[in-house]
Amino acid sequence: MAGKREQNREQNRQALIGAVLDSVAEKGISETSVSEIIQRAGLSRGMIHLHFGGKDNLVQAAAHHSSEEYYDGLEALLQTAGDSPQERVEMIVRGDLSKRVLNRRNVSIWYAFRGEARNRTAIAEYSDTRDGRLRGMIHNAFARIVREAGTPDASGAARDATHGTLALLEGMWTDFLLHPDRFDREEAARIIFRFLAAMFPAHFSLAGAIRPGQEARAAKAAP
Amino acid sequence: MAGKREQNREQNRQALIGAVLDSVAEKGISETSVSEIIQRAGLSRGMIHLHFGGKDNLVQAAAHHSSEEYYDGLEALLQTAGDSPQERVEMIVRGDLSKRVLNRRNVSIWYAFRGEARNRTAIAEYSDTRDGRLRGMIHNAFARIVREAGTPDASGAARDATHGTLALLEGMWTDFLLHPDRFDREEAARIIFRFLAAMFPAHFSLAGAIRPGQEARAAKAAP
DNA sequence: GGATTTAGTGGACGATTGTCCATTTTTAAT
DNA sequence: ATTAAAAATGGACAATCGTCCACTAAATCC
Repeated sequence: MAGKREQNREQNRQALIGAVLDSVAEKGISETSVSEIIQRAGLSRGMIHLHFGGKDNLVQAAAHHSSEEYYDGLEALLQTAGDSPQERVEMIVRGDLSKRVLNRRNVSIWYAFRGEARNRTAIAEYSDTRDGRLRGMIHNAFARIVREAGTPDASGAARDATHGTLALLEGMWTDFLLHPDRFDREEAARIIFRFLAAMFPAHFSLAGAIRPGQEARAAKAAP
Repeated sequence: MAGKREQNREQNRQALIGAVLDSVAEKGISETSVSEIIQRAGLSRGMIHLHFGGKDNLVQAAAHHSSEEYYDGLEALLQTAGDSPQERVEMIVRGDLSKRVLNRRNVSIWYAFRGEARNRTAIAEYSDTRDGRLRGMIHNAFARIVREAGTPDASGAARDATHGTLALLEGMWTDFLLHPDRFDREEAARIIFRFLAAMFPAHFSLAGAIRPGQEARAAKAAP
């Protein structure tokens, strides 16, 4: 037991963070006021100052929480992926496009914070951290693919593949933001794998990653 | 002459719109208040209500103006492009990544509005319109490429290419938003052309569009 | 169970928000 | 030069913002 004291304390902190994220998702940052937050959390006005020292710090904590949540979800998915780098890339791509990660709530929150990131240093940092960790995971996988293939153009291809994959995922998120109803997850994944198949025909096809041992056939199969 | 009356009137309207965009670019939407706007424009408090009927309408007009400006710039570039669809695509890609279009100011403004788009219908519309017109221009070009190539899989390839190109451009903009200093326009263009070369090897290479008459050689040159 | 400590409350506060209008200034028409 | 019309001003206004603190409620300790 952590003691009812501290238990409640933490519970209320989380309630405040959750209320901020709900409000940002539904009403946007500019309409997320202290009154709005405490009403959603069902707590009293003073709690924000008590637990976070002010509204700005609370919003920052909410951005941090959202960022962590995204990465944790993605990393959990990665645990279930196979060992081969192409399988890991596929898992990241499909995970980033999955309902659990790419949904109206998350997209609203993410773009709302992004819009303010340029002027709020602290928030920009979390936005950057999330992207940085994702970039690291993807780059590792491509670096392994390039290394195992033994081609000389090592660093360039892996970097381009990382850059392109991230850009495509970003673009798909924007697509979802603007048209959540007509967004097609399968189509989005197919387009990304088309790009990857072009760069690593022995490792990817239009359908996704090629498991080790299928290289020869798959390289031809790609149209 | 439009009469000094109306001339001043229009001049002040533009000053207000410009002040909003400057403020949004520098301070963000949440800090763009009426006081901030009129101070930048050097006009009196009442002007906003007089010319636009309220702050919301002014912000909306500013979003509209920014959207038009972007598209006009891109269309002007298109006038100077060659007739072949691959040259038009190259011009759009290079134009969208050019300093005139992709710079700190425009990116700040664009993402600030995007962040609020979900909750401000009118702004979302302009965001959508801009993307829609761009989508149309790109799709037209790819549709021509597919048609001229005479492959049967017509609609699918053109749609995928359009979708992928737009997503990549979007991703590059986000890249610039987060890291304006270390952004490399050439690298961004190269990655997009890598994608296009994969889809249309007879029409694109890593360096960009292939002019008509070079098809045979270029298709092999791609590594 | 009384004392002590900490969590939680909610209203007061000054600052700032956007709107609106009575007034002044400027341009155009006579 | 005088009048009519429109543009522009800037302060008054209520509403809302976020902060803070005197206070109450509740959990922990002895």
